[in-house]
Amino acid sequence: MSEPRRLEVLRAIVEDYVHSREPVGSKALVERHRLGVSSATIRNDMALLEEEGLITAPHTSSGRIPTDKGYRLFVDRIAEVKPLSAPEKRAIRALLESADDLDDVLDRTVRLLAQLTNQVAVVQYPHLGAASVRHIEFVLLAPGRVLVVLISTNGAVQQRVASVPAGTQEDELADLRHRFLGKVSGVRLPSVPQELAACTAELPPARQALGKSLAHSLEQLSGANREDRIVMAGTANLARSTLDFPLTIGPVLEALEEQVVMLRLLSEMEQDALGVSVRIGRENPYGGLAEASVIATGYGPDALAKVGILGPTRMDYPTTMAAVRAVARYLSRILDES
Amino acid sequence: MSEPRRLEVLRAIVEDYVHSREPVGSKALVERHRLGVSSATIRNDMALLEEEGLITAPHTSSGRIPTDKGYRLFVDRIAEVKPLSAPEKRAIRALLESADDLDDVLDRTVRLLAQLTNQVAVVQYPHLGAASVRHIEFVLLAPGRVLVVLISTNGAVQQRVASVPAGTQEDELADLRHRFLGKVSGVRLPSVPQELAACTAELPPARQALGKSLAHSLEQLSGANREDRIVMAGTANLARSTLDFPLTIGPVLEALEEQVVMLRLLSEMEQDALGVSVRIGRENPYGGLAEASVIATGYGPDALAKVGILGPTRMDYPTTMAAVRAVARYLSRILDES
DNA sequence: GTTAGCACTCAACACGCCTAAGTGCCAAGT
DNA sequence: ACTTGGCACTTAGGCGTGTTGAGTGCTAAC
Repeated sequence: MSEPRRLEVLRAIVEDYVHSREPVGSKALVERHRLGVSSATIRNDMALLEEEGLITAPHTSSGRIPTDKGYRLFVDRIAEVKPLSAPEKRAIRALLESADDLDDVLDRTVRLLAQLTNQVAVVQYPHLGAASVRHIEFVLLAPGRVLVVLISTNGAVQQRVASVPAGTQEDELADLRHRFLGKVSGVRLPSVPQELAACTAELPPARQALGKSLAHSLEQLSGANREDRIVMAGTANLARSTLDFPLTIGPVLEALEEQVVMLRLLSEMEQDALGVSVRIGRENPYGGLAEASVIATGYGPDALAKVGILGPTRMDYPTTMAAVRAVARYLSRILDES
Repeated sequence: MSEPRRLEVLRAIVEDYVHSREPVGSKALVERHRLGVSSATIRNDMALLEEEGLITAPHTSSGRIPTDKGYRLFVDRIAEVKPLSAPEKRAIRALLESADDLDDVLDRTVRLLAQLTNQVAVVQYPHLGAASVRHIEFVLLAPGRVLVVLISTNGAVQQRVASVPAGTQEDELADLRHRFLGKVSGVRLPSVPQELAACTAELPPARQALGKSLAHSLEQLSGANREDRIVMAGTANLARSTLDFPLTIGPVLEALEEQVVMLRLLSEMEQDALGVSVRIGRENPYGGLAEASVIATGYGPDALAKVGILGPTRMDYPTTMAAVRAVARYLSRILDES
């Protein structure tokens, strides 16, 4: 009952099962992998592994499949990361470098990752905490309605419509814009509210109402930032793995659509040493994802925003993890450059 | 073989089948609907309907189900639009009126429509042809990289990054912005390229390269407009109707993700007298949607942008059509107001 | 600690049978 | 000229039965 061989058996089970979707038995195992022992020995090992809760048998006399715990051990201790192929790397670079817009970059990223992994890919908008104010703009849309635009150093443009006193004139807006911009230009986004508070306090009484409304909008834009949005692609890949989800893929689709769920999930994932974080099956806080795994990692400044994929627990972890890591790396590089 | 009764039979078949998902037979029909005749007579009628290709029998001796052609006739000649319930109407109004941003409005709209119809809802960004230029802005992000922002009268903000000569300074940008804005302020978006062409021609030679690059970006923003984007919600609803899609929902998800496909589809749909346009099953140009129906209608200025839903051919057309129409109507109203 | 052998279990498949629902058609009725 | 009751016919689907094959656990020998 040597420890190393037991792990080797677990690895073989995981790999075969991921490959074939069928419970794998002792005999098939010794045939496909050259472990130097007979099927009976493997059977003993498998009994042990089952006792430890790493594998399980769907019914009395059938092969074993890995449990969540088994996958976890596999990911943590056994799997070695497979590097991407050279063509894949080239494809990543080519695709991402030809993008200009932030939206464009993220859009290409998810599509690429979805195609690379054959899973659903998600990417969170990059964290703007490190960015600062480049520009603000007030545009009078209609009496009492002003479009507030905030442009930050990383190229993100955010807008919001504010309600203001009905009689507001263009020149009032220009004046306020000048005042505000003087205060917050170059200021880090998280610090914007304080600066604005100081500024509005100094305003002449006639401008107070207008100023407060506009400042409020700016605070909203700078605070509750775009980082709370995600982009996704590859939902069609779920359909192919429909057999891996017990009843339907409904709950999974629901989770994906509820951005709040995905955002919490992503933010909870801390990356470990390898730089990629994995949530397997029921490790997952959300019930609808009990049969799903999420692989994600941070990217961009301080790696605060996340990019990753979601798929069935039965997935090729090493390859997928490599793809996620590679894409995140390129993505960070692109964002640094611009 | 009275014509009106045959249509009545078709209606009954469609309604029962939509309700039960099971082929409906002659006997069940006379029991559930009080047609004044016996099952034998119905059988004769059904034989006729089958000859006309309006219904079909899955196997030799089983009830009939409507064909695409049958649904078509049902929609065109038989169905009467069911008005929405008062609570539903109230919900629509409440939800949409509390939105401010254009993005926000569209987002709420699709979610609402998806929930109302239990199908996948899609909405196309409103056509900006009628809008005109409110403002433009150039922001120097990094040496050689300028963020070009175009704000139009309907509150849409669009941005793009342009590559410019490396040595470009802030004051050059300010100068060009002033020149451009003078020319295009208030101009309809489609006319922007001509105005800009005239303007760049007059530039001093030293500004030509920079001017052309910026003008090009502005043209892109004004021309290939946001109308070529769609927002969607309710994909999880597809999972529930998984039984209505023959093999998998894969092709449908693919179509939904390929915005190009959906955009072409929507743009090809002309609304008929009722104000709602319907594509049933194979009427649909895209193969992956052979078992799906699309219900859409225009909204906004000139009803050029589309809002609608996608679901299995076996759906409750009257109710769904009513929901689409109602939502489009409210949506138009909201956009008019802002 | 490993292995061969053996009895045992159980899903999956195939077969045959039966029933219920439904059809088409015909001859009689209005 | 329709409508109707009756009847023979078709077929999917449910149900029990038997068979097969992959796989297990255990024991005794190596």
